Parts: sequence; structure tokens; C-alpha cells
Amino acid sequence: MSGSCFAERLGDLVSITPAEQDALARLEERERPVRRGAAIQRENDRVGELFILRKGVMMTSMLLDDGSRQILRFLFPGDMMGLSSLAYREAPETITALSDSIVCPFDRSTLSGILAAHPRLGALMMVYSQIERAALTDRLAALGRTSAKARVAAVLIEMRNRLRMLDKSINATFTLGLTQEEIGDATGLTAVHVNRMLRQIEEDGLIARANGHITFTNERALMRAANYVDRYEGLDLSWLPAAR
Amino acid sequence: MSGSCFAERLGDLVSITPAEQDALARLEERERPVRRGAAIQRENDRVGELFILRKGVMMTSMLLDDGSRQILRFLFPGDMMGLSSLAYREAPETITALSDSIVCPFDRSTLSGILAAHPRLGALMMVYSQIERAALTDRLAALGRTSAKARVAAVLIEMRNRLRMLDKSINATFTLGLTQEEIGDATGLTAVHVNRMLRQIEEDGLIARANGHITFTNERALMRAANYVDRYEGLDLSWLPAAR
DNA sequence: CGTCAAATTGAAAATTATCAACGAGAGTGG
DNA sequence: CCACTCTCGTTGATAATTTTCAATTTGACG
Repeated sequence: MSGSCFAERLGDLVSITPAEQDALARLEERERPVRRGAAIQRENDRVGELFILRKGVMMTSMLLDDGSRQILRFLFPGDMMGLSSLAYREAPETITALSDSIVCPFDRSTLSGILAAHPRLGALMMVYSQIERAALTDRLAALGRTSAKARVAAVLIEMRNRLRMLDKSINATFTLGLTQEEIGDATGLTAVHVNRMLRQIEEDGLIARANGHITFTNERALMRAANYVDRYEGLDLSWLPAAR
Repeated sequence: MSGSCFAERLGDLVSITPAEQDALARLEERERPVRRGAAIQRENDRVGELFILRKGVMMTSMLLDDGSRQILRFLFPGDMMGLSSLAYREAPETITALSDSIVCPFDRSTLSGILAAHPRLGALMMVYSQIERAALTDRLAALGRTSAKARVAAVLIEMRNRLRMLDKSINATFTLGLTQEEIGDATGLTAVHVNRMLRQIEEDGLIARANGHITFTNERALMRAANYVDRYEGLDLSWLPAAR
């Protein structure tokens, strides 16, 4: 277990020096398993640790006071979670496991120590949070301005693409791993309507479904239907300071 | 013109040393006026500078390919704009002036120089972007899971509160400075429906309207109707490293 | 006074939610 | 191996919300 998950992720952006590798490995010294459905951070609870997701799929969500839930973001191995702890006394969002997962908890002081010693990693983290921000704004625009069908299609594409970043063997067929209720909470729809939209997308010939598996049968058209933009492309990191 | 706008903003969070003040002032050495309606950054254009808003109100937005627009965020003096330039070659969002404004452009290297010299400012910027992120997720949850009326109410409250941060004399009455079309683009509604929701909110006795002015006649109830959370409260910055 | 953007209103249509019911499959305890 | 229970997915009918379209009206300003 030499490389850290998060370092691998940053390594997709720019090459990480051995010294930086070592520093980042300190974030993943401890491991904690999380069962499907369990939360590692709950909205309004006093914040504690930050986490790196090592294995599994998780999500962040907010509860509204009429009891409905909005899923904000899906999380995959190598993602850093709970960054809001850097600013708030109480967590603004809940972090829950969508599948059995393993997380690596660390605390703010560990992070700030690393940033002090390796300024370039601080810059990389800013880049990382800008990418995350762009993904959030895409979702925002989707909720505000696209049809139910487009929003459901966007979730399918997002999940496929992020799973594919981890496992290049995944192509047109993948396991979604979300209930229709969860898709609804991510897209601002009811589970019933998600069901109808999936059926329609299937009838349009864009996907096929079997058990929990989705197959993209017309990826081009699906992307178009979803207004999809890949925010992990088009990066420009030429301005980063030199590694120390 | 001793203090910088951005330093004042960060100064609301924690006290800024004179050395840090001087460093931040370098971000605001140049000034550029922007007329209402003009854009300083356009979606898909090659990114250039970052900016600090010195005067006026601006917004960021995205255009969808059916021609509709989603407003992502309103910007006020002291806000940093165009941070996405840190990650992307092309801008993911458009930045436009809602009123005649003055911006201070600077470039990435200026910023990275400052961060290298003043690690605590880097940490503060992470805090700053977490606050912004929380505001984005609140808006996301509002779009996904709240009624049209609640979303319109939320925009009213957000504008009043942010204007009030700049000018403490503002209380229940303020100038909104947005067209109903702009409110619609922020809330994912049509201008027509925004009009009806404003009327309803007025009929419910929560606000009064006259010319461009809004008066909160029942602030408590308005907050409740909007599900409002103030993300500039409840901060915990005790972990920040010492100033250099 | 004329013009133009913005606000307002009504009526009809489209989208999405709600309610209610049923079916399929996975575990569980007997 | 058989009920039994649960969650999840599916479907139909109906209701609520929001959009669209088409006029007006209002107010600011040259």
C-alpha cells in the first residue's frame, strides 16, 4: 500500500514528487470501514475529521425541513470529503455511504501541516476544489434549467464516467448502484417520475436496462440529451508553483 | 484608499496583519470600471485574469444550449471572481455586472506569489471558498426541493443580507436591483411566474413593494418560508496557522 | 409625446407530483 | 422449503405546479 488514493487522484493532474507523496500518505494512515447506509458526518453535528474515500461510493446530501432530501454530490475513491470542516463549527451536509466503503479520517491540523510544508499541494487543492465547484454549478444549472429527462440522463453519465475513471474496463455497461429514490434526490424529482424518465430514455433507444445494470446504447445522443460537460477535461495547471 | 476590499472581507473572519494587508493590496493595484450589463469573463472564452469586485453588484451565470440562462451566484464588493481560472483553460461561467461596477483585475502569478509568502492567507482562501461552496449547495437544495415561492423568498433574503453586510444602515427596506427575469434565472423560474410569486409573498404580508424597493414586513415568516440559513455565521477558524 | 424595457394579468398547455395499488426479489425465521 | 416481511420498481389515474402565449399596463427617459 505505497501510494495514497488522494495522491493518485492529484497525480492525474500533475506529477507528484516523492516528498509530496509521503506528505499525502499521512492523510491516509488510518482506515475505517463504513457500511452501506451509514453516515460518517451528519448535518448540524459538530464537525470533526475530514476524510479521504479509499473504497466504495458515497454521497453528500442536505435535509430540508419538510423532510425531503437533496443529494449534492457523489463521491468516489480518491475524493476528499468534509472540507466544510475547514470553515464551519457544524456540518452543513451529511456524508453517507452508498455502498460498503472504506474511509481514511484525518484532522485539520494534519492538513494544515502538509500545506505549510508543500505550498504546491495547497495550490493543487485549490484546483481540486474549483473542479468540484464546476461540477456543482453544472448540477445547479441542470436543476434550474433542464427537463426531468435531461437531469436523469446527466446522473447516468456522471456515474458511468466517474466509475470509468477508476476502472478503465468499464465502458458502455455498468452497475448504477443507486435506487430510483436516490436518483430522484439527486435530480430534484420524485422516485415515480424518475422511473418514468428511465423508461422514456430506454424507449428513446439511449440506454438498455437489466437487473441493476445500465448499458449506453447511444452514448452520443445521451450526452446531447443531458447537456453533458466533462469537468475533468480542459484543465490548465501551467501556473502552478514548482514542487518543493 | 489604504485597505483593500478583499482584506476587509477576510478581516470579517479573522484579524489580518499589516504584512498580509500589504500583500492583499497587490491584488487591487489596478482598477477597471464595468458598465451595467457588460461581461468581464465569458463562458468558453480563454480565461485570463482573476478579479476582486471593488464596487457594484455582479453575477456569474451559465448559458444552456436551449438559450436559457442559470444565474449561479451574486457578487458583492470584496468578493473574488474568476477563481475557476485557477483550474481551467476556458471559463465555465460568465461574469456580468448587474450595476455599474469597478473591478480590480490581477493574474494567477500574483496570487500564487502571495500564497507562497503568506501561508495563512492560503488557508483563509480555502475557508472563503468553503463558504461560497455552502452557499452554492444551499441554492442547489433550494432548486431541487423547494417551491417557487420559497426560492423567490430566498433570493430576496440573500440580497438584503449581503447588501446589509456592506451598509449596516440597510434594514427592512432595500433596493433589489434585479429584474424579475434575473430573479427567474437565479431561481430556475420564468419571469412570469416570479411575478406571481412576488405578488403572493406580498399578499401573504411578508413583504411590501414600491418602485424598485422591497420592505420586509414579516422577516421571521419570510425566513421560514425561504428555509434560510446564513452561511456567514457559525464559522470556526481556530485551526488556522499563525500569521507570518 | 414616443419609445422601450420591465411588470402585470388571464387563459390554456405542459410538466411533474401525489396517491394508490401491485409485483418481483432478497433475506429471515420457523 | 415455506410463509413472511421489506425494500424497490412499476403502473394508472388524478391533482398541483409551472410554463407558454398573448395582451396590456407602467414607468423611465430622451
